[in-house]
Amino acid sequence: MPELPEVETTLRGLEPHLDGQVVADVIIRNAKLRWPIPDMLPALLQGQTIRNLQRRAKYLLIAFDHGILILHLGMSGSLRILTSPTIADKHEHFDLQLANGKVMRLRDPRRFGAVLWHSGEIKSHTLFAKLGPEPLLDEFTTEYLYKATRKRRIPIKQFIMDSHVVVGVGNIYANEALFRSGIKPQLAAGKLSRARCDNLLNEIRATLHEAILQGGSSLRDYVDSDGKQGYFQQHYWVYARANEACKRCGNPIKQIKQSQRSSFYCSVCQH
DNA sequence: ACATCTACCTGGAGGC
DNA sequence: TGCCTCCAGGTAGATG
Repeated sequence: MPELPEVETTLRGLEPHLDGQVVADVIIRNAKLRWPIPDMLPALLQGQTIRNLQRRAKYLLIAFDHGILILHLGMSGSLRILTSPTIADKHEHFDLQLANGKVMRLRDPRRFGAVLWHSGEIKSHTLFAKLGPEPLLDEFTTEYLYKATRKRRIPIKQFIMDSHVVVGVGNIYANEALFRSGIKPQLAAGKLSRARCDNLLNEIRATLHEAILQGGSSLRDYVDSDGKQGYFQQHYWVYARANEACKRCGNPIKQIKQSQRSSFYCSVCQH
């Protein structure tokens, strides 16, 4: 599933194909994603020039002179560039056709993703107004994390997955970063010392950075890929390893549910 | 203000 | 082979 590193990798793969290009047309085959794809999108984008691509949280932002195309990959979304006409399969819901003949195509079997339009500053969009800091930027500091955790009783795993606290930390990397910092997922956020907040912040960053590096090397080509290569698999310390031996101490990895989501941890290495 | 729950969706795995 | 059930999960919005 696309977490922040996959979105970042997708952005870097798409950018050289899209930046500065002119939109010829927009094709909406199925508007029923998380929210309906705006039906005025073709009229809004025909003839418009792509000014830049950015990522905020797990959203991809494609900027035009008069507004921003917002894309989210949800659980199962992927984007690729086609250089020749290709029949869309049943899960390929949206195309951005360029004047140079290339096409950016969105595939999203589970349709948790989104394609939206916003005219104006991205910060003024309701989805973006209350987002927390980017985990890979300097705005995400130990001091911020420490203060934010004070008096919070929510388990730390759920806390770091809250996009109002910090964006882009999904289930996989929350589990991994907590293992790497030696913090068990059930621990109340407010119980973390300043030193442990510092450690956690650094491990969130390192985990995401490493995944981006790995993604960059494993997903090098966005052009005419078969779309089946999927997202890069990594070696995980704990994620999806229930009952397997901890790679650090050998103890079996535990699996629990926290607010309907699976958490994995080592009860020896994490406390 | 905070914590928890619900809803959305479909492919894939496992059981029979 | 086919049918059924369960699970995965991002995140806004509702509810307690």
